[in-house]
Amino acid sequence: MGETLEQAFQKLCREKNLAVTHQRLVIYRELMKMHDHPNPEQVYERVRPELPSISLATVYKTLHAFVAAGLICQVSPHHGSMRIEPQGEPHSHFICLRCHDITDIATGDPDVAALKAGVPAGYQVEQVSTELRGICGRCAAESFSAGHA
Amino acid sequence: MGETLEQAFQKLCREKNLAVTHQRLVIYRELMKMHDHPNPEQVYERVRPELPSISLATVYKTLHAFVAAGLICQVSPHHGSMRIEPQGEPHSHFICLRCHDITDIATGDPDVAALKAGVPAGYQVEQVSTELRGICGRCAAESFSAGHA
DNA sequence: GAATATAGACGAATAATTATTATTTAGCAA
DNA sequence: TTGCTAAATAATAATTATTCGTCTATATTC
Ligand SMILES: [Mn+2]
Ligand SMILES: [Mn+2]
Ligand SMILES: [Zn+2]
Ligand SMILES: [Zn+2]
Repeated sequence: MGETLEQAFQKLCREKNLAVTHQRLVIYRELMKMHDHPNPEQVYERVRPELPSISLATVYKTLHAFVAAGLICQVSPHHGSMRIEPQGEPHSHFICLRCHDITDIATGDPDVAALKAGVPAGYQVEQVSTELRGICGRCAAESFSAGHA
Repeated sequence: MGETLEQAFQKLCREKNLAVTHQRLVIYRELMKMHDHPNPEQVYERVRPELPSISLATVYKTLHAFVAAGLICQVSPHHGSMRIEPQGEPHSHFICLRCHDITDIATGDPDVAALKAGVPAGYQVEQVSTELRGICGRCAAESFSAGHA
């Protein structure tokens, strides 16, 4: 029992076919200590004291590797660029993690009252929406045919 | 009756203190025709046939003005940079539209079954989460004190 | 421990967005 | 209408976020 973080990390890497490197271990350890939603630059700053020669590009690559392996996830799956919603009617969205396409989903209204109850005092809620993420029909079809090529 | 789109747009602009310009009208008209979730570049391409000399920067500024005025909204509250979720437990997020801070919100599980029912066939749902957007406590406090300075 | 595959450092390249500035235009009042 | 002024636009430079290419270093496999 009492598995150390390092042992847990090594096990995860074996499962996901990721080489266990010192940089990856340090990044993973720092991530597990964080309870907010850092960007790559902030992760970089956190690991630099222990890895003075690490490159920001390595942090990016490592984060992507961790996301692909399911060790962490990404709160902002949009493609880096601003996306407009021209239509006013409230609805939910399906976001494709591969092609970043956004599909409208007709849903019943979420229980806004219950959600707002969990929001800290002083916060002003303006919009509430449900987001589904995964692989869209087109991308799923492509994977399928690629897998059978 | 039969208010034209142009008349509706002019009325909206009056209400929001936006000057009615030809560029803004054309952008608004194209947006209202769109049922997807375009990025600024795509809006630019759509209006160029009618406004051959428009600048991409103008499209950006106009979209921001429309968002600020509430004519349209933004699906990706422009986190600008990748944001990591190191913690695995499912929870919801409050996203501040001003400072882009992301706050965890403890909520009951959404009705995943009902949501999945609205997803087109062939789509693979991997994650479901609720997103609340608005102004966080800190930013709200700042606005308040600014308003009373 | 040596061979091979993968990862890292670093700088340069690309994409998205914003800032600057000179010019044009909308809104308003005479 | 005309002219004034503040705001908006076009063109382009600058910034910011992210990715890529190349060479070196390290991890894994045998
Ligand atoms: Mn939509
Ligand atoms: Mn979170
Ligand atoms: Zn897709
Ligand atoms: Zn805020």
